Amino acid sequence: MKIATFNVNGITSRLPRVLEWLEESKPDIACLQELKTSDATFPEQALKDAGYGAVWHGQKGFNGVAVLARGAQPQELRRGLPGDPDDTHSRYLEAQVDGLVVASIYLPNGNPQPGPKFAYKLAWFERLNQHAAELFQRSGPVVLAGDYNVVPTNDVGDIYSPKSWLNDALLQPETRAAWRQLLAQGWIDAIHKLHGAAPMYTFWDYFRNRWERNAGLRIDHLLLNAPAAARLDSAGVDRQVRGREKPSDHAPAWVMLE
DNA sequence: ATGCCTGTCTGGGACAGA
Repeated sequence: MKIATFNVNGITSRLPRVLEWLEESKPDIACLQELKTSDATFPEQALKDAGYGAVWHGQKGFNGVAVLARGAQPQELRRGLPGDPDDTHSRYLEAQVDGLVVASIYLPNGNPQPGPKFAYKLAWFERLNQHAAELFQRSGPVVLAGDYNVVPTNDVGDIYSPKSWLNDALLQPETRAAWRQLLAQGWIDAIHKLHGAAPMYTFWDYFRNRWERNAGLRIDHLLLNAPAAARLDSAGVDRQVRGREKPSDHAPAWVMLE
């Protein structure tokens, strides 16, 4: 079973890229982030025609997350994280597909820091960790997939060079501490587990020729609980998607479970 | 040193993204 995550940066303008990626990569489950469209304008029919059932939590203009399932209808378990009824951002959607629980996560970027956006990022992260602690205990496989907006370390496997990013919210000690606290619950960072120190970037900024220079960041992650990790077969990044016409600034990342 | 691009909503320029 192949599970993927892809920050599409606008599902409306990205739909041709998403459809061709689904056709070639054939994930059984695909978690999408940054739909940038409302619930009413989500391209449900086009995805259905491509063979995918979907649940989604849209938002006009920005944010928005979805879970797609090939030849199946995902069963929604939760939309939005618990812990803050005033949080209006569409950033979390949890669903069940064939006994597997999957969450599509779009963690706040947090820039500029310090400031209210960075405080929101850390508060949201804490809510995620609280909820993830419960999810980790489930007896069946769980995959937390998405754009975490965290560069885990300054190693070349995670970032081409930290120099120009040291003040960025993605590299801050508080951000990384929250990430380590999440992993300390027992979650396995699948890409890191199978690829170690090799560069496995998932994001390249649109400007400064960052794609052409492979000046990327590893910020899209798939975390596995113990039952899912026991089935981990392979993992990767569909880099070629980033090099196409009118691409997202992210590439899809995926895991294969036995 | 810097949103330098891109998408969205809108209707030209602001906001958000990382």
